[in-house]
Amino acid sequence: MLDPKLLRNALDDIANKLAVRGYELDTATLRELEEQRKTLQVETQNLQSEKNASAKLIGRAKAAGEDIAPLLKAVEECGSKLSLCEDSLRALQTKLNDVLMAIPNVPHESVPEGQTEDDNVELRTWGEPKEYAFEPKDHVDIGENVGLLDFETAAKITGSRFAVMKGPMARLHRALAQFMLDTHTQEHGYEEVNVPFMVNPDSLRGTGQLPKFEEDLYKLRGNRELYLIPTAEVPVTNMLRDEIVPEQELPLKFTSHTPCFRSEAGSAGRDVRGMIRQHQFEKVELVQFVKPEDSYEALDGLLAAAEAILQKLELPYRVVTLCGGDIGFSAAKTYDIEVWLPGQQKYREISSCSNFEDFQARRMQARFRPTGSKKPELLHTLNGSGLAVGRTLVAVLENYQNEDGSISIPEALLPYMGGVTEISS
RNA sequence: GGUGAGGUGGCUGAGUGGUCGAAAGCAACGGUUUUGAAAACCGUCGAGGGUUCAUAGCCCUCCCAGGGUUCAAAUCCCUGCCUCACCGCCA
Repeated sequence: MLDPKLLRNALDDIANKLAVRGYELDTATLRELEEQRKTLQVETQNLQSEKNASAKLIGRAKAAGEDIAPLLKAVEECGSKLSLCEDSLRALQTKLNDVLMAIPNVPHESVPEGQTEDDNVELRTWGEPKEYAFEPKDHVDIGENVGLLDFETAAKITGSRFAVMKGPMARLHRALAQFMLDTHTQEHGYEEVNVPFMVNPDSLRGTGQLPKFEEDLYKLRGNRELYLIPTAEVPVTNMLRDEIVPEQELPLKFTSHTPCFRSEAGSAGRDVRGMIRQHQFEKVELVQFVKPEDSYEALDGLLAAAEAILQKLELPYRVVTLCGGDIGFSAAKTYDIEVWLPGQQKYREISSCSNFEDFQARRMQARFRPTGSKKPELLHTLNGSGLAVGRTLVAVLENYQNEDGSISIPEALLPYMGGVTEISS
């Protein structure tokens, strides 16, 4: 959520900044609602004040043994007027809040202009796509060839966009997640957390998935109103919802390995082949809570931590800065990491690292207390994939395939593979 | 699932329906003292919002959440959520 004060005092400025992401702010409606709110709120508060004064008067009169009947009569009218005012104020505030919650974050000034992913800006590349003496296969062919990646069985037991992994393939998948967690906790200073995979609506509102993107989520049946998490970002970031942390505890850096569940509504027909786009996948997530002035440095650090995984796995990749039109609803700035997939002869997204500034923190009321007795301030939140495990598996399969159909194990994963050095049929 | 107890400020913890936004303690912050620190002493010290140039004043809201009773609710009533204890069941 944007700062309501900014929307009152600098509405046109905000509207211009939001235009960078192709969002048209309805300034006329906002101005009008705000105007109404102001009058109504002042009136309501005056009536409340009046009511409080009368109640006190009655209390004193009663204590003094006076007749309170005339006082009671006088207060009656004020009371009914007040409850009318309160009702319409509440309705108006709900309406205003709904509008505010639906406005996306303002992009950072360094975010390039542009409408689609074609306008994203390549920041750097790392590693060289390997030359193959043969036609490189894609991960589906590689996996099915060794008989360890099975989409048909998954379709039978669940449906499309699910996979079954077997034997060393399942182990490789697990090894990747372990390797990522170990690297982030031991080398990058992140604390591992294990969190619920189901969350309540407040948490989803906090990180920005609700109210606008409910159709992307799996909602559970039952009397509790819970959703499956679309990313660990939701439970991990919400750990600090309604909290005030002392400044000296910052930054807080967490990493978490969770499954992610996404309905993929709206992406029907896209990436239907293979493991690239599944309804259920695993991800090792990085989350940071930092002081506002540190958040862009923190974003660089978070990005570097994600990149380190690919470097250790010796997988070629590139980093792109998302343009205004391509960044997510809650983000102020986002870098995507795209890994080279020889089977597709393309770079494909494997991580997305974002700074949300205080957008999520305001929704969550996640704050810190600056040293000294100053007021609590909103934190800045960041997160990024470090990395998407399923897509990393895809990248390993395609980049480490051999002509005979076998797959070599990247050196960094050997300690996790229990002696397996190669996967073959 | 059953029974009982409870949810109050950063934390612990008092609170008879009417100057209670709330005692006390801890923590924090400012100061005195000290070569410095500790201790001691004095003082400050919840959050959100409105109005405003104002982080000045004034005002409003908030004692888990949502309803209700009342002129007046942290305090009484109902519902929900959560926590703790014991019992049952269970990975």
